[in-house]
Amino acid sequence: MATRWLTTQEMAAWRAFILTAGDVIRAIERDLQPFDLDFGDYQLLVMLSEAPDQRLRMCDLADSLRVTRSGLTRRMDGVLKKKLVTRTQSTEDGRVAFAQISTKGMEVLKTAAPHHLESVRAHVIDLLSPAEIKSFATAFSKIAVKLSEE
Amino acid sequence: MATRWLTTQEMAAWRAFILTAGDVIRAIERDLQPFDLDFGDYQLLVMLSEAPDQRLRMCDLADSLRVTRSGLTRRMDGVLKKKLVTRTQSTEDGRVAFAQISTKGMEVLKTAAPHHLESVRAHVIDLLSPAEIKSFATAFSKIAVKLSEE
DNA sequence: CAGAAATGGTTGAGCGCGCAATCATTTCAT
DNA sequence: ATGAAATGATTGCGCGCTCAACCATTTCTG
Repeated sequence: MATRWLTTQEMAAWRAFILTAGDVIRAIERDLQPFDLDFGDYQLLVMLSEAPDQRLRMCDLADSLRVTRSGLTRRMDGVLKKKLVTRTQSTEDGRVAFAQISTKGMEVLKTAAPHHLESVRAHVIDLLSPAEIKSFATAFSKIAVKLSEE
Repeated sequence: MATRWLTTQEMAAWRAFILTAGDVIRAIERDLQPFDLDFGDYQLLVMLSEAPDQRLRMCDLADSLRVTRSGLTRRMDGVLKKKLVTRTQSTEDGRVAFAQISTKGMEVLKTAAPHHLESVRAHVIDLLSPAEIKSFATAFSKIAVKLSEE
């Protein structure tokens, strides 16, 4: 099998991605620090805040956060201790537990969100042209579709 | 301060990025598993293989791998145990240690590289048009430049 | 040249996560 | 209806990483 090397342009794109993607997340996370949230906490709160009844089954939440069930159990420990979420057992199905965002969680999220969005703008969105943003979105969508097919 | 919310398009781009970026890395990493390398190991070997004399100072290597000096010390423990790299003290500056890729390390890298590149193609590059790749590269370059200014 | 500051590297503690094992509950098959 | 399989969640263990503290060495400063 002849190796299909990457062209200069392709390699530039790939390397820029792998080097910078982590840097961006770290920068965004640093800006969340004043609110005593890390990126995982913030994502968790967003997911719950947008869910019906502001709650989700643990397994569904785990999937959308891209962590294992066990990973979510431990992350929940943290946000539970901060009283940002509550944990309730389902009455219909004895196996499932719900994670629900608390009043305090909603308040923290509402406080943090504007700063977080400003941070996302400053580090990413405002640096790109509309065309680049569109291209950015479609590129990752294509990648996501492919991954979901496997 | 009025919050500058993200537009639908901007939000789509941002969310696609944060959800998919991790998925891609995990998929790539899974494809490296047969070679007993994780993504960090592979990156480390690539950096060393491209360096003059196939070696770098620990601190420079840490910077380019986006880990702390302490993180690199521990990662080196792993690749040292696998005999993929060697560790030598500088004669000119008693503080610095060099990480150098070994013959075995070069062999492992040469074996893994074609499969890894094929994996990168399959999950990312081959899914995008040349224009999207170019846009991808410039977008992350802009982001990287901004980050480096801070 | 001597003391202070900077630089390079390692170590201990702690954290977040995945994996494998485990347990409880529900659903399926016959 | 009952045993088997599937599903949901948690726990123990290990790994990789950061942070803070630390030591060694070099460089700067007066």
